[in-house]
Amino acid sequence: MRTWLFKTEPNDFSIRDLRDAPDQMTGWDGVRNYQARNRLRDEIQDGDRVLIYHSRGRNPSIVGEAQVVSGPYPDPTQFKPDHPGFDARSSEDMPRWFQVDLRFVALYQTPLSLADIREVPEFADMELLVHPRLSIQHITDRQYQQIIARCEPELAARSPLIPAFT
DNA sequence: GCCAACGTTGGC
DNA sequence: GCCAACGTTGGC
Repeated sequence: MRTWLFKTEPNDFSIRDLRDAPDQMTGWDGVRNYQARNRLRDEIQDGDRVLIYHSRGRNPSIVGEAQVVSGPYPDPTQFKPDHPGFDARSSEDMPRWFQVDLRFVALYQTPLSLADIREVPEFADMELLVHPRLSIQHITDRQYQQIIARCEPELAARSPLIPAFT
């Protein structure tokens, strides 16, 4: 299982929206960037862990956790002419944009802000700092451990290797 | 394939 | 809301 970080603008869709959604699940639609698309389509697997990052807020932060609960499939909004995600170059047999389904796992006790991330030397090579525009980012196991140690200290103390919500 | 113009992102 | 950085488009 790998860990990813998905960015979202909380005004548009927040982790609380995911928590409150039917079955606490949502299709992660709207990704319109090729590098992010390739990861959704080719790398991300059912069961992978996803950290939710709120961008553009008062205090941009990693705020919680979700789980991938599907394989990749075509983003249906690309086919809807009235939808902002519509893409006339896509067709049902040649879809251009893909998504996965996420299920809510947890709101972190202590969100980890971008400002804090910048101050930790071990986070210097995080994609969030190196490629800040990429909306689907990979998180290494080591980075995850350090994130969870800050966001969920009790959980991390209980299971120091790869802490997991169960 | 270059690159200027344009659109979008996202921290501040 | 500003604006710098980045990604995409499309004429040539």
